[in-house]
Amino acid sequence: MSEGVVTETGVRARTRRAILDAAIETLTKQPGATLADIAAAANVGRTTVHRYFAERSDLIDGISHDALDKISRATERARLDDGPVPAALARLCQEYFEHADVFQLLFTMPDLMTRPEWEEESDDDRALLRVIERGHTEGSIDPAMTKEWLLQLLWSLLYTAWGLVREKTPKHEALTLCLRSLEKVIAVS
Amino acid sequence: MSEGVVTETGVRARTRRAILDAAIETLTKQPGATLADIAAAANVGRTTVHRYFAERSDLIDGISHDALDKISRATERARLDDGPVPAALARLCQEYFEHADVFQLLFTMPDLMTRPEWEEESDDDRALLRVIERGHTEGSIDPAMTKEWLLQLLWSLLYTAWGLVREKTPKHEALTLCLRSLEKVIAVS
DNA sequence: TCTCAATGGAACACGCGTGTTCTAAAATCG
DNA sequence: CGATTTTAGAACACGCGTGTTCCATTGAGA
Repeated sequence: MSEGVVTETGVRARTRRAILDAAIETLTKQPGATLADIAAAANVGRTTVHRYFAERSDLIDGISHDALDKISRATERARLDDGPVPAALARLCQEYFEHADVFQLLFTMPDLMTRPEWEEESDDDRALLRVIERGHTEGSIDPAMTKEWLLQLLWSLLYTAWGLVREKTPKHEALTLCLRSLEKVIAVS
Repeated sequence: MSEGVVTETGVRARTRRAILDAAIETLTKQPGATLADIAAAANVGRTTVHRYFAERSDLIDGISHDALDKISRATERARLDDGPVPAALARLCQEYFEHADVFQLLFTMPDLMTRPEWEEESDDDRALLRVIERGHTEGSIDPAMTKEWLLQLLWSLLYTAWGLVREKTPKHEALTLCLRSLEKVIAVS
């Protein structure tokens, strides 16, 4: 017993992840999904879900933090401050593109992003804004494209790409279209 | 009495519109809004709502057809088959941009577009695909940008623009960014 | 003004998701 | 194998949105 509440390794950790993953997948398809639906998708009893997440809101909390965590790590991997700006943004797109599950959910449950932990101006946002500003000063990004616009646009392009994937377009093709479009938008005329 | 069920002019028509408008606005902000919420937003009793739309699904039906109707008329006004392709697409964006309410709702309630009346390949979709194909053959649209991609992208750009407006960006500025981005994406390299 | 359609509000039953408790079975670990 | 943890499932109460009915009131049109 007791290796502390911190690590939670072993069975409990795996069950928790299974519930979390099932919740993300299920809620993405159907935002109003029932706890019973989620439990079924996780191959787990409904009572077990309550054992890990007392209330529904606790489950949403868990999902929110999980998403935030995945995004943070993806952002770090992109190494936004290294090399040419266009290439850095392309790397970010590719990293984010691999986390379709999380991002799709954020689009179908916008309430997630209004939570305290999503306090505007997260580290990720700041890193992204920083690289855009760098592009502006370096002249590698069209000054007409404001940073607020590009911030939103990047997400929208990803969303669009995933939309195509859902309609049976090959992933690599969708990603290419996404990257090519971003490239053309930021290009200085 | 009785001028037929067709016209429904006068009081009933106005009440129906008020409920419909309130439903669109309320559901956009909160997809899980209650009929009581909608009734309140329409300054109408909850029983009155049931008087015009027997079940909740009937109300959704009404919203769906209303949205479809607005989009159709906006598409027609854009006169996609007239003049240069880039200009035609710009006109379409401007027309659509004016119907933020309807489009925002379509993004927060994607189920709407999976209904029978939204049977893929609507007249609007066909008109839009046609003008894109014309752009491809005329050489005014980058052939690397497939029609499926541009179809989705156009909506995404509008969604992004409205997102900026919600964050206090002036409407004309958001629309400009949207149009400029579309222009750059379709431009042949 | 008179008549009738239109409305609002209260009251009710119903279905359903939620959160809780309890018990027996299963899986894990020493 | 034995002890402990973890689980599934049933049962229950509760809150809430929904759909319905009834009745009194308001408003519009002839």
